[in-house]
Amino acid sequence: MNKDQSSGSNQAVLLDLGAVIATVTVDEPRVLLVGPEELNSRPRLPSGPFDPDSDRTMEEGLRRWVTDQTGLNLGFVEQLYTFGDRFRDPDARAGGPRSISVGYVALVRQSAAKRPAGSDWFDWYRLFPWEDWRNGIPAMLENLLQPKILSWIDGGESSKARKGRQERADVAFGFSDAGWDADRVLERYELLYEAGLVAETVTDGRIKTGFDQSDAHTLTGLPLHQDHRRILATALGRLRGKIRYRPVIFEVMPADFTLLQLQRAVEGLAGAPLHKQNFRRLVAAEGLVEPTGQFSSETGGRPAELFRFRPGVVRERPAPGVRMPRGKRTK
Amino acid sequence: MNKDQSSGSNQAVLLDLGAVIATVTVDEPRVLLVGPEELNSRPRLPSGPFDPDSDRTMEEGLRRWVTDQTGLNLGFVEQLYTFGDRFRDPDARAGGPRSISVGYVALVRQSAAKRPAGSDWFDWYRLFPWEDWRNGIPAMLENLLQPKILSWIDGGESSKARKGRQERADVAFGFSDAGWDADRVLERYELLYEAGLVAETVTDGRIKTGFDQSDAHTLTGLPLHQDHRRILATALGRLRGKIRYRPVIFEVMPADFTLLQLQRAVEGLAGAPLHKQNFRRLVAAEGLVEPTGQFSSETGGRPAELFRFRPGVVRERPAPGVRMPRGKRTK
DNA sequence: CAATATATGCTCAATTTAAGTATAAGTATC
DNA sequence: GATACTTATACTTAAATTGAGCATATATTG
Repeated sequence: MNKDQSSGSNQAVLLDLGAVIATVTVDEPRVLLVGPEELNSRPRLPSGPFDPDSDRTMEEGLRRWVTDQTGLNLGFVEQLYTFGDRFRDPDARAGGPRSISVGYVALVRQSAAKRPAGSDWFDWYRLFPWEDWRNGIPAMLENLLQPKILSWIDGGESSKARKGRQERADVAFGFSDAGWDADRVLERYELLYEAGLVAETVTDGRIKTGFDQSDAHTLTGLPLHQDHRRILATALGRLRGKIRYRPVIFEVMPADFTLLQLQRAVEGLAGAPLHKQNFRRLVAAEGLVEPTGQFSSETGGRPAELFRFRPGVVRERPAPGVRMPRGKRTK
Repeated sequence: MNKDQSSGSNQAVLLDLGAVIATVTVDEPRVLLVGPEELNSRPRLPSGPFDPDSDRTMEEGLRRWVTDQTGLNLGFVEQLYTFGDRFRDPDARAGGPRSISVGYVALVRQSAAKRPAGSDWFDWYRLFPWEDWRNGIPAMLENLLQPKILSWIDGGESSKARKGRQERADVAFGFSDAGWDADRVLERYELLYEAGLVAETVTDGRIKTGFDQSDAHTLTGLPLHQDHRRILATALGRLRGKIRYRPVIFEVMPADFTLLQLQRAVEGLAGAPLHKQNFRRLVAAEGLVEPTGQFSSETGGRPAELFRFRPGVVRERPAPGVRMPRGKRTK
């Protein structure tokens, strides 16, 4: 067995740091993308170099270039995944050093979310229309995607292959008893990719299945550069899981907020509707927030009390977060 | 903002793939380490090169060298974290390309867990004695560690620093109301590292606080090469979280097993005791297992029925795993 | 003032969880 | 082969949590 560092066969690779920078503004979850510079090019995730000489850690490096380039001040930052598949970049498959990207998710406060030059905030569900269940099952999922997924299943070569596809689709899209699991964002995107139902599939030169490239955007969301939508899917799944047991949602909230604002932010990321009275009971019982004594009358009805995050909760609860029902097929 | 690939300032780094290969044999969770070759050297995680030319994906690369070098056939494999801090390798801090390690966790079945040449299976809790709560709070935590942590808190420079340390310790070690959260393995290790309470601290040339290096092993567990114990802490935390909502525990079980064997495996990884009757009710109710009709009489008492994993559960439950009480300070 | 909007307090049944009691079916010991 | 001991498994019960809805409070709008 090798001694790791002494193994001589390591090859140098190029490493960059990619950032999924997310926030929630007025009910809508958003993500920062570098707008397409030319016609025919696609939006991409912001990314920067990792400079081993000046950056002590990768996270520091990330924070440095994000601040330099966007002026944003990142709050919560978490490493997501390291992407190194050969087919990440369809145009540069052969030769040259492999490009590896260490992906991070970061959250910024909605108030701080100005618009850096060259980039823009995109609604998350413009990229993943099938993930937005806040008003019940998305029409595009029921009418467009589901039939296409079914015919993808039927298109399996052998009966065994079809069974495998069926099971994957059942789990990912909750066609079976398990119902919709909001966290399985990546599984769903990967299935759509393999089924040829997102525009990226065709670009990557894979077999094209049951999909008309021409109006891809309107059908299955905005395609991004290379594998960036895949990275975003990873990030969304991670965030959705995380709000359930860590108080990360407060990273996107202003200092004071009403409970409905908080609920809308959670619903935005979770992609699911929540029962209002229970939600308020829950955040109160969990001790996540405390009243400020101030009231906001911008709500249109009875003024809502303003609350603030109560940091002490992390010392009181083992896993403080917003409990919500999992996998309920509300419809 | 940069176009990622076109940014010219990326520097080449050396990338290797590290593997935390875990299993559970007869109640004890174990991890595969490459034994110390020389006196004074420490056990290390197995790792191998990433060869961009022959490996399509990093996971494939990992599986390849693990099979080549150990003969083990990995089941569950999941990317863990990418470690790239400058101080990973205390002996090579200046100059030369940065060494980056993409860490993976893998599980192998206990039956397949033979002992590859040059490496050996180590009890997980030999490395993390404070993590084993299966018989209540570990004596070493209560008698040795806790007092030292308290004096580390008191040793803070300012009152603000002390308060910060207090809070960190409260959360990580459950001194406050929240109680012990089995998942926070990394937070605990990092605190011990910073407090100078593990042998690695001294090696890394940091300030040594309240710790006698000479008998480090017996006091705070077996130290490993470089930051490898830190990587293991990350892995253990991840596995503990994962068994709760994904049926990964079956990756270490033989095809047929008794419910007590299953319980022991879960307890081993979780580091916590479970209520026997509730455990069986739970795995049954969740549909995780099905009876084989066979019985085992090796149990010493009434023969236990053998069960097997029921894969169908993933289609029926949104998050099939072993539910267990979180953060109960059993004592 | 009526209509309407949001905020917030409270109830209630269903479900889940935690913990314990009781019983079954073997092995070991004398 | 009676007795003690071990493990397996079924069942009971109280407490806590969850899901859903009803009722009331306090604002704005016309």
